[in-house]
Amino acid sequence: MLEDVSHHDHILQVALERFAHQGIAQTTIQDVADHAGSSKANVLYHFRNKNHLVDVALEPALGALGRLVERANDSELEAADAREWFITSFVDFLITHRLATHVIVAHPYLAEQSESLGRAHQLMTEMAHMVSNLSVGEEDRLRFGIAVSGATYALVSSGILGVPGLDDDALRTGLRDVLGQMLLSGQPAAGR
Amino acid sequence: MLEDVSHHDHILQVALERFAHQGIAQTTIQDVADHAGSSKANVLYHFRNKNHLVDVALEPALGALGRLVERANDSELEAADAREWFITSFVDFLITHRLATHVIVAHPYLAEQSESLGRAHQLMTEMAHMVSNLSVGEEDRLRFGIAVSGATYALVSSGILGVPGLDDDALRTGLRDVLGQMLLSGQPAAGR
DNA sequence: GCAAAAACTGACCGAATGGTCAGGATGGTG
DNA sequence: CACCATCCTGACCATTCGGTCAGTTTTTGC
Repeated sequence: MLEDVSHHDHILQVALERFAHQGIAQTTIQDVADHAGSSKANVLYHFRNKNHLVDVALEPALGALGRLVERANDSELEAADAREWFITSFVDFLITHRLATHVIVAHPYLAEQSESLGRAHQLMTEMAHMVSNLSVGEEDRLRFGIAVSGATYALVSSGILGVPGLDDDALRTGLRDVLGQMLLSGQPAAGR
Repeated sequence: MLEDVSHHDHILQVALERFAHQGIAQTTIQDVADHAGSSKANVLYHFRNKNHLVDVALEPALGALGRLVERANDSELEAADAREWFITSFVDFLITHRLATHVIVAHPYLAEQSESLGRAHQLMTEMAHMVSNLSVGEEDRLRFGIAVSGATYALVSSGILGVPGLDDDALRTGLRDVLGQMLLSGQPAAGR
């Protein structure tokens, strides 16, 4: 495998994979170093400490999520096409930043210890709150919660609930369809 | 507060709460002991080791889940009322064993280290596989994955996605309604 | 009331792990 | 070549945490 990426970035990539695969707490710096073909001390040369490694690894996803939330705040989501835009964007985000999303979702209680995890959860909450405000009923909110967290979770941990690993394209269209049915139309009958 | 429960059971309850609240890895035996008003050595007197503590704490939930899956296997779920029974039972399970479900769902990668977590994930997978076999289409499977994992997840981590904490009854009916809409009505029953 | 069993404790140990440090390679630049 | 900055490493340290143990207190059965 040829590497035209810097060791720095390679370590980051490996770290993200390890975090997603076995959790942050279970991933030691030594483990990251081994999988990156480096030494523990070198990982700590590139990144101040383990927390910093987590932060930098999640950075791109955090940026994208932040922009998504910001834009969703701007464009009022009451219009149907705006909601459709949101769903498409959100699914795109999920698929593009699959690993990072996994890490974020799988570590709710590390939010206080990690700068980026805290920010990520804050953004997720904000997003949920924003969109769920569209529907006033408890049941609507519940449906939104189920749809979004379910999509996130089903995508991310294809293991736990046996959702088969689809390729990205099938997943993208599938998620968009299902989410659309769940969220856009009041009744499942409407639309498609 | 009066205690007519044994210290043994009290430690178990506290442990389950701590595991659900801050994760297994972040919960030290000392932490459990403190919250239970006991000593670390005493916790280890009642339970061989930390893994054993996890196992015993999850035992009731595991039993219930096992019975649920077993019965679902027996009664063929093609009939509409059987599916409705399943949804009701599943929602009941989720609410009754809220904390345990949280622990199970939040620790996908500890499944290999813990007897009970492994078994739990196996059961969840089996259940998902079983029910999702009813619908052959990829999209149907995806919908099931989203609905079930979403319900589980939204229920369990009411924090992360801002689903407001409803009382048990509202939650029960709400979940049953939403899951019903997602799973039962949308698709033609048998055949396909 | 007493002896045995059960419950409980503080002190201690070993392994794992995050993090530091002094110094060694490596590569570019004058 | 000499100098210097960047990159990298093994050895080491401090802490945390799971788990053990010898011994003390409490409960139980007679």
